[in-house]
Amino acid sequence: MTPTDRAEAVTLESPSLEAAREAITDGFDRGALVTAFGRCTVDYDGRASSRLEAGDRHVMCKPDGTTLVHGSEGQQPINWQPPGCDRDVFCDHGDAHQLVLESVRSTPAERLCVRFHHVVHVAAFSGTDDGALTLSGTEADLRDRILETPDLLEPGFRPLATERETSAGAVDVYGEDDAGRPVVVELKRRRVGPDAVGQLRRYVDALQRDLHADASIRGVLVAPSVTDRAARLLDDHDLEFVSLEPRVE
Amino acid sequence: MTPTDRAEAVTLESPSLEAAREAITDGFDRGALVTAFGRCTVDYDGRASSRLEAGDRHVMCKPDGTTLVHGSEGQQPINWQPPGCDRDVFCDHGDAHQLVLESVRSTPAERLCVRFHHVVHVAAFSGTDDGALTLSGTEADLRDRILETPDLLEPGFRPLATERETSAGAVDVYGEDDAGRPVVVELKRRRVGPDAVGQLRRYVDALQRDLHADASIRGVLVAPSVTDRAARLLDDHDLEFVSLEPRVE
DNA sequence: ATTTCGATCTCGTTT
DNA sequence: AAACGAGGTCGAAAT
Repeated sequence: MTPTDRAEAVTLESPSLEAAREAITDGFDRGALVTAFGRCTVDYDGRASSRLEAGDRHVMCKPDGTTLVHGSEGQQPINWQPPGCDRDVFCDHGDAHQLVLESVRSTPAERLCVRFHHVVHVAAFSGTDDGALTLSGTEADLRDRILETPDLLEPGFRPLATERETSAGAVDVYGEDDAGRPVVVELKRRRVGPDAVGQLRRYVDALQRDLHADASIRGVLVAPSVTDRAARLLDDHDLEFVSLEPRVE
Repeated sequence: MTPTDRAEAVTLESPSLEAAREAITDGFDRGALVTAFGRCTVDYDGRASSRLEAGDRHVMCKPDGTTLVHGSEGQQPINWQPPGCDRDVFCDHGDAHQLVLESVRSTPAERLCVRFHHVVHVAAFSGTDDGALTLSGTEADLRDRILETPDLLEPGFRPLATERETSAGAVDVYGEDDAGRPVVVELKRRRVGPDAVGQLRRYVDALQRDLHADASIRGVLVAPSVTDRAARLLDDHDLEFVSLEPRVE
């Protein structure tokens, strides 16, 4: 949205396709967040291909190049185009008169085409948004808890590094236990399944080889809880689990 | 959106907070998709916690209980609440007059609270959407390609089952090679990283134990391509790779 | 530009 | 209700 002294909305009710085209183009030029509601079909081709048959939908075009096509259900858009895409808006004066909103990008080559048969509403929103988002309860918070109070993992644990690189990728927390044995810690902010165990296993394997250590390396999964299958996998591979929440209860 | 004979939009420009409250409530009652644009703060508490300072944002409330708070950038909403949530809309006549939109659910317990200081625009959209989405280029398409032409994997490959259950989960495609050796196939629609190798490895390990077969089991990853690290992991664990696209070029 | 992994991931399917 | 994996995942950080 273009920063303006005061937030504003420019709207059109039941415009002609040509009037809608003009309003949308104007909105784009002014750096507004533009929405259109009406009957449309949507075609996508790129990483996959899709066709969406005619229906009434809400289309949002952000000034950063994002396009979102929303129906009446679900959190996710039915179709979309990511930030950074280039747009073209025009009226197709063919057999069926249509308002066409096209969005393309390269790398990867993708094209989204929304064809409005009928437009009920167009709006262009301008405003300012300096408000920052603060979020807590993330994996970073769980990591900080452990760095601050290593005993939460186990008495005597000493963290030595975060994001320690191995040939299999970066280990969340790397340290030593009471007895000086190397410990690889994999953190998850919520209940984990088999995938997290596989990840931990890769890191332990890699570090074992990287160091070709005398002492075997311990692998500890830290998460609020694990699924049955994950627990079994941990057991199979002599990995450990410590229950810990990203936030204090 | 409530099915109506014709798509429609009921809108309000720069309404009072009380008028906005009424329009939003009416829209909810009519099963409309309701949007509001204005200056607001947003608080979330549930799986994590967040606070979003004041800014002009676009809030979408779907009739299925979904709420999306969008800013001017990014494909993802800044804050959201999933389908199935219950809502409450009211005016807070406290120190600062505010229009409050609250959305809650249990399991997991989550609460989103949008507080409008100023509302620029409210709209309630009704329409019908029977249009179906058809998508191609998915993992299912890749699977179908192999089932139809098993030689694409390798000459003599015979698929025996899809989604074959093992103690580690379901294998995408299970079959036998030319020599009668069991083959576990893991499919990915796009270039894969280390995670997919870990997945294949789990399945091969599990099946090896499930069958305690005499002949060792082959694991084949089928994807358009692999990253370097993934290629190395495949090599380390004697797993194989076959390059195949989900769609014919 | 690519790789890698987290995410209030979401979503569908199955148990 | 929980578990498991796909996704046009998105987004961010590092290379």
